[in-house]
Amino acid sequence: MENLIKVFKALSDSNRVRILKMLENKELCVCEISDVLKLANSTVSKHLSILRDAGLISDFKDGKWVNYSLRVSPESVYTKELLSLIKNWLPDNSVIKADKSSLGSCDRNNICKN
Amino acid sequence: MENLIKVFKALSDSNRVRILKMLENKELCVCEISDVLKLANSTVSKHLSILRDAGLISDFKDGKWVNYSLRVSPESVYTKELLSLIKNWLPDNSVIKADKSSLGSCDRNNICKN
DNA sequence: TTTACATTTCGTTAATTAACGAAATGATGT
DNA sequence: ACATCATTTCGTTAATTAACGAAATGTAAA
Repeated sequence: MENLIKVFKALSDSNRVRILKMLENKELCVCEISDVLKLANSTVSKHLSILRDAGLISDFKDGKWVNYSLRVSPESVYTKELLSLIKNWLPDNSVIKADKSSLGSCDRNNICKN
Repeated sequence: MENLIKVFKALSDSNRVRILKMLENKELCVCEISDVLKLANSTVSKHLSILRDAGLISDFKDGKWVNYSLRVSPESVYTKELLSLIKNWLPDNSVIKADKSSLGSCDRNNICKN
């Protein structure tokens, strides 16, 4: 139960849902997401840790970058089924569409200069 | 999007999930739920209004009672699909099972004397 | 029209949460 | 070793939320 609540809490913030929908396109690093959401890196990092603790995303290091992606084989039935529902939701939402198109035209090496 | 977040927020409280699981058995009034959850009536009433505003439950008057039930024909795809997922979840959870068995042996007319 | 009682609303309090900037951490390449 | 820069952690603040009791509301029966 505790686990299920943790997943729902992770999903009940619009910035975190935007992150999940962005990750449908491709894996992303913290500062790419910060750039699209217009949030401080530290804020995005916290959101990502909440999504990871809920089992919704994975992270792996690539040099100095940390790449985040949707969790491919979620261990819990909750995250597995919810991720697959969410993939079909909000297809026409204007914010989500704008986020995804922002991502199209962005080069990590230009965007991410602290 | 706003609507989806509202649904996830409604689901991200364990007392509200317990209420939804109780309602799988039968429709219930505020004080029956208060009795099982050991919460004040006003608190339960608030939880129910959050679930209703999210489109997850319906209420209808029956004399001095207000009966709450799972929403049979949810208008949004979110609530429709989520309710059907949740129905299959937590089948063996001890808290949920205890809640449901509490409900078995309770007569609204005895329990509900403010 | 009282009385009884289920429910909701209101006001308050304690706990949780999202946000930020600054400082700490970790890894790459000079 | 040092500089660079992505990321995380920390401390703080403002906003949200769950809980309660008390008061208000609404309905049914005496």
